[in-house]
Parts: sequence; C-alpha cells; structure tokens
Amino acid sequence: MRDGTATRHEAAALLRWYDRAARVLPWRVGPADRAAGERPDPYRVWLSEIMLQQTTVASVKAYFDRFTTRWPDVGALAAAEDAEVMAEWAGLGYYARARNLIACARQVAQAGAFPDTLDGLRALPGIGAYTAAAVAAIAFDRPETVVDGNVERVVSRLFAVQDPLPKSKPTLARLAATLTPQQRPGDFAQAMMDLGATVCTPRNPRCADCPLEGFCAARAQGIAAELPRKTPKAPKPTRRGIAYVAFRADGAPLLETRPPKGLLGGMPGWPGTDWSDDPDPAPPIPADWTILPGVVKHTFTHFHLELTVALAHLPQDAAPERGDFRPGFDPTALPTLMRKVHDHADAASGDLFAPRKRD
DNA sequence: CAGCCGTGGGC
DNA sequence: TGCCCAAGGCT
Repeated sequence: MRDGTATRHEAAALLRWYDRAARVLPWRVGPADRAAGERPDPYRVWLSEIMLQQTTVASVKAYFDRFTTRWPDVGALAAAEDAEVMAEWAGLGYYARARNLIACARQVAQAGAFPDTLDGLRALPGIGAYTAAAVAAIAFDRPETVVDGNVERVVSRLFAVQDPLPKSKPTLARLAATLTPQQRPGDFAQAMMDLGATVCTPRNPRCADCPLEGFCAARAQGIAAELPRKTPKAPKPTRRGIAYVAFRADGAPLLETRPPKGLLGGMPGWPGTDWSDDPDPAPPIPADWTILPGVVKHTFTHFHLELTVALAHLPQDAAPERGDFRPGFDPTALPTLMRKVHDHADAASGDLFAPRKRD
C-alpha cells in the first residue's frame, strides 16, 4: 500500500536521478549552481514556462535566447513595442501567449516584482494553474504541485489510473499532490517533467532506466505503454482559401494585421479570402492577379488548410481596399503559415516574383 | 466547459 | 503519409 513513507521514497529516488541526470537548459539553475548560491531568476523562469506551454524544449531554446538577450529583465520587456515582441515570437505559435506575455510583463513591471505566491501568479494574464505552480515552485521554492502533460502521464502509470484523459485530470492532479515533497519542490517538478520527456515517454517508455520502476503499478502490470488512456479526438476538416501576395513597385509587400483575437491574432499576414468550403474570392485590390500552381498546406490544431496563392505587382500609387504597404518588412516576422505563402510565391512564381532590383 | 488556439518532430 | 504529441490558457 502507498503511504507517506512510500511517497517520500519516490520523491527521494526521483531527486537522486535528477541530481545525476538533469538536462542542462538555459533557464535552469541546476543543483550545482544552486549549491554555489545561485538562485533562479523569476523573469527567466516565467518566460521559459510561457514559451514551453504546449511547445517542445527544442523549439523554445532559440527563442528564449533571443528574448533574454534583447530583453534581459521584465522591465525591458515591458518597455518594448507590441509589434517588436510579436515579431520576435513569430513562428513559435499560440500567439495569444505573446499578447499575454506583454500584458503580464507590464503588470509586473508596474508592481515592481513578480508575485511569489500561487494566487498572486495565477491572477496574471497567461498564467494558469500549471504555470503558477511551476513559477511558485521553481522560482520561489514553494511546495506547489506542478501538473503538466508529462506529470499526468507519469502519475497515470505510477498509480495505474485506467480512467481516460481528460476526465481523469482531477484524479491525476490529486495523486500528483501526494508525491510533492516539502523540500526542493522546484527540482522535484522539473524532475517529473524531465522524466516524462526522456524516460516515461508516450510510446516505448524506457522503464528499465526509470528511477521509479520499483514503485510503478503500470510497470508491475505490464501496461505502462497503454497509459494514460485517452478519449478519441474528432477528425480535422479541411478548409480552403486564397492568399493574395502583392508587392508595390518599390518592393513593399501588401500586408494586414490580423484581428487581435482568434487565429494568428495580432500577427501580420497576406490579405485573403475566408477559409471555408466555398471561399469568396474577392481580392484586396483589382489587379492582374496570377494564380500560382500548387497549394500551401498547413495544419492547425483543429483543421487542415489548403491555400491557393495569387500574385500581383502593383503601381506605386495603388490604393488597396485592404491592408497596407510595408516598405522594408522582414518576412521572418510572419507567422509560419504566412511565411509558407511567401516562400511558395517566391519558389513558384519564377520571374514574376518581386521585389526584383532591375532597371 | 468543450472548443479554440500553432508549430515542428517522431514514428 | 498521416497522426500523435508537446513544460496550457482562455472563454
């Protein structure tokens, strides 16, 4: 039977593994650093946790380095222009995170410091149950229970929880709380997530390398790889549309800023039709549009998209009904879908593509 | 509260 | 290839 003694053993075993095997990450203060007196920087912990929401460590690293180089503290980030931050976030996805990041930074800068309690953190924009617990535990050494997808998987196996996600979430969170130690809660949280990311993986878990193998009910029953069970998800529909790529004579692209909420909210993009079964093809300006061969395919969380790309060159005095010309615009500031459209126009249009510096 | 919200990598 | 998945939050 599981009792306080068993859970203390589990936490201790996991922390021993972490002390030996912890990955070196740019935002992490490892055990050796901590022994040398280094403390986690709440700004860096917060920024990393926002970036890591539903996003892999491998994807986050370069963004984290660029953000912390450009904006070393929360005051610097709070003082940045919205468009600068959105451009730096471009490609990372879930753009509401970037909008909330800006709002949160400004609140914290105004207050003078990050709150150091779960409730104080939870009240900030973009910080939910997971992130509040992670920052409280990692940055402020509070014994909060951090529950992300990794922890849910580890705990579902450790206790052989058969109920499927997401229904089992409350149960898994309760069970996770029974494991959280009073000492080193931040290292424990990171150890649980490291374990889920590197050992207790969704498929082909490496149970032989797991520090909790002896405690794991699913392992004992031989069903670790089958857990956690999940309710099947709905199939994704396919939507279609047209993206209109236009350049003015001076090379300035015709772009528009998308509405602040919703898909790709607040990000720049090419004007286009709606995305549906039967889009209305109205272009943003009458012109000699060339329909490029091929389509741009992109998959969002809940639908597939196939965009046809139309290209035109416009005179210097063109007055489009939608969007505005942006001289010197850097395509890396586009979200990935719009970047794909740009690259497709570049690749598929041959001589038609602009801007061409010719006489 | 279930649907919405990106993207890239692994298998 | 197509599907699954990832250190979730908001409404």
